[in-house]
Amino acid sequence: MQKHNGEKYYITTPIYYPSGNPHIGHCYTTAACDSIARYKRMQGCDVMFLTGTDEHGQKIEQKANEAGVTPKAYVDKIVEKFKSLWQYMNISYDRYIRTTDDYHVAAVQKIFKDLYDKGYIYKGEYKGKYCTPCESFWTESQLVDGKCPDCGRPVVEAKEEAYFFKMSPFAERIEKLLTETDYLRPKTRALELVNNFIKPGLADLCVSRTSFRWGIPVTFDEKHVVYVWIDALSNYITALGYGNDRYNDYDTFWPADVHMVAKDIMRFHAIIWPAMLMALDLPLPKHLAVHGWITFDGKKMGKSLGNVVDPFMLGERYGADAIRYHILREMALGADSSFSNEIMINRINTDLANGLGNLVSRTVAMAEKYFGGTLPEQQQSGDFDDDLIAQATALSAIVDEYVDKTQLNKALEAIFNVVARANKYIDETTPWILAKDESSYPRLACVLYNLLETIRIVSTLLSAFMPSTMPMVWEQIGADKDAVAYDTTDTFGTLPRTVTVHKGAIIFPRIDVEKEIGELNKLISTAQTASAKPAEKPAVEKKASGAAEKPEGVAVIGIEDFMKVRLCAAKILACEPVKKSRKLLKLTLDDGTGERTVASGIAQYYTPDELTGKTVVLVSNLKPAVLCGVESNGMILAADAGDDVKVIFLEDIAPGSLIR
RNA sequence: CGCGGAGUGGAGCAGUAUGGUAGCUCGUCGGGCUCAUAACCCGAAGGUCGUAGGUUCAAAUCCUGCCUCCGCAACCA
Repeated sequence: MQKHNGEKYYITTPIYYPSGNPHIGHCYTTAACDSIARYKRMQGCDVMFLTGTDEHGQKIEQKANEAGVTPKAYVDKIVEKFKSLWQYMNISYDRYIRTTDDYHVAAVQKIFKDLYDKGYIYKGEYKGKYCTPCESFWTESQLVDGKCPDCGRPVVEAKEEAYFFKMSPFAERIEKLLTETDYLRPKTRALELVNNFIKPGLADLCVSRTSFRWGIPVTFDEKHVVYVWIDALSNYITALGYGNDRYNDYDTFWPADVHMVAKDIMRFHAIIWPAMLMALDLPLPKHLAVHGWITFDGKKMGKSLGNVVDPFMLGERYGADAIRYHILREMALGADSSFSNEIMINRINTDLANGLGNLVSRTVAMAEKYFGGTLPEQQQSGDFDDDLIAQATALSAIVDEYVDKTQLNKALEAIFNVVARANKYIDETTPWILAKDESSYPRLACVLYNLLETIRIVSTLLSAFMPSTMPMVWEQIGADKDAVAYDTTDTFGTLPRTVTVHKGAIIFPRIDVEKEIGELNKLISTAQTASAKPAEKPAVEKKASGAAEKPEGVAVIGIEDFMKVRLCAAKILACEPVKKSRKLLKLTLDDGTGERTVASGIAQYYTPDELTGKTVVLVSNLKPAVLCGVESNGMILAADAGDDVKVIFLEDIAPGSLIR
């Protein structure tokens, strides 16, 4: 057992991107951090637990436009949802940072200027390519055959001035950080990072934009706003007061003990963030804990599923603590973890209802039944006691270690091993037999006392993970506040020998698996058909990837806009896969006027044979693009049918026929 | 040959740096118990550890080839 009197502990979640509502992926990261924060507080640490939202950027600007509100109003609304979810999930954050907070804005401006003055930020320009439709610049290395990697259209040779952050001076130190220290957890991906991003040479990073306005202005060059990296990452220090007067905790809490992130933003936290800190000459955080994504029934969370696994809905059905327990217990540090209704319900039933809940229930019931609720003074120890006591009192040390390693699933596993041990102890000692003979009452009392003590220890340690239900356990076993202090978890004897129990409601009710799954499935199908709601990202804060996302609301267009699109029937003459690509098929089409080549990303859904000879709908006036080395002149229409894609086929229509 | 990860009883996973009885959870089957939320406890069945070779007295574990899946990077016109 560790005791940390007043030792500082700083843990962060990423700041989430509020372009959509929070989902279970956000819950995982946040619940994990919360559990660690609570555990550390219990140990006596002075904890700072930070979470927040990253509110700038083009995507927010766009969505706000589509919704017809200001960006700030747009994010205000979503931030409220995040905050209410955290309240619902009992997240005990100490501070919530919004990158639109004025102190953060000022601090970022200061940091930017500081890096500029130090020579790490310089003004340059993209000689490179600008994709007009995407309004994005791309570096040479990002381009695919010289085209926009996002949309594949030709990019124009555009010059735009921008500020760059020099990364190369830090390459060697970062490589060492990743390969020689335990900064990165788990370390398995260090090699991948080094090979992909450091060995080829760390490219300088574009850290300003002029193509949108919703960001923090660069003070000495008002045309520019600070791009995501410096804006978002620096939240970890500005929230402590670095570069601002709002807070005064930087000296106390920096460097952070743990940044916890999902794997999609690992790269930024593993490379860019350390580089920034090195440039600022600040200490590096101690650990970066990277977890995987929550997948749903084997599929990545997203699209309509984001709604189904709505944390509020799950919490309502099973309780916030059950959800917390399930995701924390199921998720191993590095890997993805599947979230299916069945797994979750089984987990809740087996561990919480059958294991812990039933243990409390049967113990308390026996104390009431045999002793009227209050144990007698006379108690006698016996066989099996030592082993139970040994395991229970050794538990906190084990949990400490796993928490420090951010392996919460292992910590919970260890705790529930003791729960199982206690249940076994009941069978070994057979209290119901002891209760038949008055002479064995002292032994019976001791058995019950040992069980209550074990429950006390287990529930105390668990209270960091399941903060709202454990007090109900304490109530039932007659433990007062002092009895559930962390300091008492490595010894027996804290509860008074003559403790009085109070049987109460069932803490974790058992769930009827079949009935429940049926109901959930019903909800799923309702959600899938009814929901026009947008996709949620499978994990946290995905903004930097530039991945395309469906807009929240679809803009209304006039007929004149629609008529700009020229659709016609076209017959597929030939079809072949594009080597070097998993998704693309190269189609040779007869559009009525001649042949043209179109690349289409449907290789996973159709074989060339299935397509050849069919007539499809062609968008014929689309600007040509080169995809994976194939020049594509147009696109063919297909429907997203859930996970499947169905090309729209025409029958008995001559190639070239116009479609309106 | 872009980089990396993974293939272990029905399901999900550990074990693989230091070769030597293949372990855990859930599920299944049988038994026990009755204090308890049809919960708890015990036992059993079930795996030639992706595949083909190699090294070795001995390989899930080391080496080589191959197959499959996944992630990153890319291409979803």
